[in-house]
Amino acid sequence: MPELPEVETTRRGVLPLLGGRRVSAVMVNDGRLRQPVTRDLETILVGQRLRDVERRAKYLLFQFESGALIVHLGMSGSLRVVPASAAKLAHDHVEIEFGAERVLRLRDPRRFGLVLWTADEPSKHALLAKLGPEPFDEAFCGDYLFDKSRGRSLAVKNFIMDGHVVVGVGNIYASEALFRAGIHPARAAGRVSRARYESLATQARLVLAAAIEAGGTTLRDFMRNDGEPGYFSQKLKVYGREGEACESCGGLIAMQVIGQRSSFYCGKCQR
DNA sequence: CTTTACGCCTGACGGC
DNA sequence: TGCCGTCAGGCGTAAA
Repeated sequence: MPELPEVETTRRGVLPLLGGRRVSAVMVNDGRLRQPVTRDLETILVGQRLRDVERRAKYLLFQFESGALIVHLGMSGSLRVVPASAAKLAHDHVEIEFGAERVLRLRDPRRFGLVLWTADEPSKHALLAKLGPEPFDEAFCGDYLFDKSRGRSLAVKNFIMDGHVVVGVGNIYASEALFRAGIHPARAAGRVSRARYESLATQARLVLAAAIEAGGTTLRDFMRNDGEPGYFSQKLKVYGREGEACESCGGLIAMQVIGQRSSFYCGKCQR
């Protein structure tokens, strides 16, 4: 599922293909996403030039001349750029054509994604206005996490997955960052030391950066019509590895459901 | 205020 | 082989 690295990889994949081009056609094949796709999207977009593609949290912001298209990939969404002649895949719900050779197609089998138009500054949109800092923002640091977590009893894993605390740390990378920082995922957020939060912030940034780096090698896949574009197999140390040996101590990796989410960790290395 | 539960949706997978 | 139940998961919202 798209986590922040996949979304950023998507941004980097589509921007050079579509940036500066004008929309020639829009097709909404199925507008029933998490929220209904903005009505009259075709009327709004056709003729407009795409100025930039930005990212805030896991939202992609397609900046046009008179506003922005906010796109979220949800659980199963993916974007690719193909010629109009390319066969449509099942669940290609929205298509934005920038000339016949470059059609942006949103595929989303589970339809948890989002396609919304805003004429205003996207950061003012209700979905984005209250989000915490980006993990690569200097505001995201050990002191920030320490101060923000005082008095909080929820598990540290749920704490760092809260978009009001920091954005873009989903279930996979929360497990990975906590393993690298040696912090048990179920530990109360308010009982993690300042120094360990410093390590957590650093490790979160490192693992996300490595995943984005890995994604860079698959950018060409955005032009393919088969398979999942722009995604990549990231070397994960604990996620999905229940029962396997911890690469650090050789102990067994455990799985525990924390806050309704599967969490993977090494009980020896993480306290 | 914090915390928890749930719904949205469909493909994959295990059990029978 | 095929049917069916369960699970996965980001994120907003309602409820406790």
